[in-house]
Amino acid sequence: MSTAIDSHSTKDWTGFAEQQISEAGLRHSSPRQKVIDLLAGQDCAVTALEMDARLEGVGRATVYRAIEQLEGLGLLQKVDLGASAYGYEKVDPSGHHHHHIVCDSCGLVRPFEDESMETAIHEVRQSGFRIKGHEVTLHGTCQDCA
Amino acid sequence: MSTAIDSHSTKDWTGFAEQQISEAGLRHSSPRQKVIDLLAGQDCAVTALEMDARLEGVGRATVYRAIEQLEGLGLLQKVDLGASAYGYEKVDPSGHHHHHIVCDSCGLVRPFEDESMETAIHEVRQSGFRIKGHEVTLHGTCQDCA
DNA sequence: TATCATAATGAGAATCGTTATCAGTTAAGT
DNA sequence: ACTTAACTGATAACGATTCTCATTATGATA
Ligand SMILES: [Mn+2]
Ligand SMILES: [Mn+2]
Ligand SMILES: [Zn+2]
Ligand SMILES: [Zn+2]
Repeated sequence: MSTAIDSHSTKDWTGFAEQQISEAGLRHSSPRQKVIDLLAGQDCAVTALEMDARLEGVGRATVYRAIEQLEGLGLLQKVDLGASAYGYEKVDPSGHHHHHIVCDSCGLVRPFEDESMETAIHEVRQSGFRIKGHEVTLHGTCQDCA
Repeated sequence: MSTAIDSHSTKDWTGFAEQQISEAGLRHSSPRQKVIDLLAGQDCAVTALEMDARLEGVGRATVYRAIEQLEGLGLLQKVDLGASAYGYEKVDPSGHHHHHIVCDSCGLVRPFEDESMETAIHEVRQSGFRIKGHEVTLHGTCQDCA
């Protein structure tokens, strides 16, 4: 079942991304498409350098540029995993998302979801601020490191 | 009143930090003490390079080393403010803490607290993980940027 | 107080992730 | 086909962090 959901959501995101790219006046290009395809097939955060390494024939600058553009269009989310580099993961147009729990001892990252936590966060108000999103990271120790 | 609370908590943290440093088998030194004092007088995150700039006669390497040690002793917390460098802020031994809301357009950072959000987060369970802490960042637009 | 082991230091080199340059290429509207 | 501007990869530049190393300072011990 996870397969069906993933491939569905992946297809949606890819199409949505291509559409947004086009509407933003950007052109279609093979290198950037490769970046999009890589991100579409990933369910959690990937590093810019990881993308560069995996994408044969795509310049590093192009990877960073694509990330910048996709992030600017709200299609990509930057996540801090405590490591030396940021990770990037696609933002589902449906608004559905997850957060991360990381093992401070080995660096293992695992995505998680919690409905009542989401509710509590959505109820937070801050005067003088229009809240548009949030980021949560749980820290702890994984089974292997315990 | 904010003054009284701050100076009290600041004093507590400084003393606690010095004690922990000592118990860890580390020696007392003037440069590291300056780092501790700077952090004690700060209620929200400061950058390593900011500390270095403000501390006359303290080498940059020493600042980074002090941060590493204090963080290792659980006296300091690294926070991601979306900028190019991490910020560091003292961790109150009482467990009392705050989180941050940042304006994605101008970078303004404001600390906030929310009790029911804290409760919801503390109720989160993840199998195979012993959760020891959490980090929350709210994103949005501040009044000036709206 | 003199000795000693070693923690701690600052200057600077090295590394890492990211951003800026730039000359050449390519997509797409006319 | 022509034209314009987006797009590209190689590579230089950059800021933040870590590493190296020769020297100094701390604090326990004799
Ligand atoms: Mn959420
Ligand atoms: Mn909290
Ligand atoms: Zn994720
Ligand atoms: Zn803060």
